[in-house]
Amino acid sequence: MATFLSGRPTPQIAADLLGKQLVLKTSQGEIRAWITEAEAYLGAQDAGAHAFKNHQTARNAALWLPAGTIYIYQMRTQFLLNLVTQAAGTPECVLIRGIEPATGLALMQRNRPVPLENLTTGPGKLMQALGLDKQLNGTPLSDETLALDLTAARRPAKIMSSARIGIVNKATWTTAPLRYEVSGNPFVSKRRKRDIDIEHHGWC
DNA sequence: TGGGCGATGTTCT
DNA sequence: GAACATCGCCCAG
Repeated sequence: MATFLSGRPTPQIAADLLGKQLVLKTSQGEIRAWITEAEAYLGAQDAGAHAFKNHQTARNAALWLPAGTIYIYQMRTQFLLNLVTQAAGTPECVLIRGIEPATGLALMQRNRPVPLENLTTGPGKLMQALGLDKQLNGTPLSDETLALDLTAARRPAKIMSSARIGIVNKATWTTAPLRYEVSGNPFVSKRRKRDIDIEHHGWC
């Protein structure tokens, strides 16, 4: 798992994460969901990243831990999930912005009682659906808590890249195409209804 | 259907 | 005291 989340550039890791399965063990049961949308954050050089200029604080310290470390921080009332993608000391990560429920759907809807099409279409929403707060911040991916299952992956028919959401006034980093999504999948933030692939959800 | 905006917690200057 | 890697409501068209 840690080998999948390292050994190549973070933007490539972000694209490769699309279709991989997140697995969460809870006291209520297991939740599985495919990753549909992710953004790359490129550490010290990236003006949109928390680790810009290597500025380390109590909040973002997890970014300097090894690949496979979970980085969760709070944005207003929401929690956002990131995975560290490089060796210890290189603070790069991928932000998970969308997931498609696979199993444990009833549990997710109990955690976040909204219609399915609004359940996991954004970084804060998917954390509500998973029932996670920042307890896992700084811990490694683990079969006991949150993990990636690479064998249960699906293959995107087409991957689209675009500018990251919410990065403004950061020169070239504002427009850098570091956001990756499964084209046509309905569980992607800011997806327009007419762009949804009703039949296959954008998978092969 | 999509744009505007207010509520909101935490961190840092 | 400002700045947010957001969400959900409201309203125009």
